[in-house]
Amino acid sequence: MPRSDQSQTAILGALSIAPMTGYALREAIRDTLGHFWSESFGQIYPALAELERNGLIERREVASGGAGKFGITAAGTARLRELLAEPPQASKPRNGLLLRLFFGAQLGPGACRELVLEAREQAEGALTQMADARRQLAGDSALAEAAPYIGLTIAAGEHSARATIAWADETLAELSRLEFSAARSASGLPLP
Amino acid sequence: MPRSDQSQTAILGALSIAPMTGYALREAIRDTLGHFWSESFGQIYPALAELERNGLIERREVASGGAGKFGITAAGTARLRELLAEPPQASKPRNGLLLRLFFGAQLGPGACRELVLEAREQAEGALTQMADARRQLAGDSALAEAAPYIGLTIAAGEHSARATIAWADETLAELSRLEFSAARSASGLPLP
DNA sequence: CGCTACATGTAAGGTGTTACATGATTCC
DNA sequence: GGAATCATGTAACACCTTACATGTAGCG
Repeated sequence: MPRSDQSQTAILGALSIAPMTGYALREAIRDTLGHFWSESFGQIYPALAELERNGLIERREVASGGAGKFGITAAGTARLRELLAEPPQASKPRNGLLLRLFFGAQLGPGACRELVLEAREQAEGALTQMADARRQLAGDSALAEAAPYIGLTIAAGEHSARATIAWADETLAELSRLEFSAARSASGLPLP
Repeated sequence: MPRSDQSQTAILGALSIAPMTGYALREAIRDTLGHFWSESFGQIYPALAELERNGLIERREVASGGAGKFGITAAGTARLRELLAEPPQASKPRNGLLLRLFFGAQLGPGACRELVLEAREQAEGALTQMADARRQLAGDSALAEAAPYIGLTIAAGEHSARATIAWADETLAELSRLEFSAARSASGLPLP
């Protein structure tokens, strides 16, 4: 129920795929879960400490002297299943772009146009990142069991990005019309 | 730059459309901006107090004895334009559904299926809400100037909801295949 | 007269981010 | 030897949510 449980879910989940150092975990969450999840650095270590205290993960020292990795325990796997079974809690939306567009009359069509263009570019970037992720997924045999599920999350990202692009194109056209009619009324021509 | 500026943007923006009590503001933010924005109750009054202290809004008492409404001042309108011109800051994503699907191998296809079905239903609900919003927008003459821009945000919600539905349908099909092949391998039949 | 909705606020507690501090290892 | 990266943490602060406290207005 509490929010911090969600952090634990993400961490236990990541460690259920492979043991990792805290540092690697941070990178994995940023790079692999990044499209739909984020944990700030300052949360990971405290969360790891608590998970270890509760016996859900354990440090596995390495003979070669390098830093030890955290691995999930049997209790940790059980807890992960419990956590995953809880209903997902939607995070409160805060979309700065749409907020600005909503009050776009204050901002003018030109500035809105730029905002939308930037969002479109970001979505294009997301699309190529998704393609990369798919390629990586196909080539990583450690992920064989998880791959079909990971593919579903990549598909979600692709659908979302394509929807953003389609919306942006419509919106740019509409903004052009608004800009045009604003210019026309400013120059004193009659409205149709 | 700070996050709280975004709250002020939302509040000033709402008051730029019509003067309101704090209570009405909360409802407006929940009902009208709800698809892409949220402010918690406990933020609104402190933010209003600060905006009033800075002369960006003012209380307008009503002769009829009812509660006074907050109205935006000229300085407030100027500040709103400033705030809107700042680059939007993307909120960190935290999608509980995709987190669960990512680790879906731990959860099994059946449970995933239910999660996706629920997400699909929510998206359908969003779609009908958007239709309502469009109808309301067309009928409210106070919004005439803002209407084209508000329409853009509604379109964003529609695109997003349709993308979710399309993804969900694909995903449900894929999950059925996973379920089927899991059952087949459990019953000892050979894989193709 | 009591219920519901309107209206304004505060305080406690939880969450999340940032910047800082520290040190080991690796590579040039 | 010095720089970059890996690695682990902490502490201060900003932020948000929730629950509570309080009172008014209107209505059945």
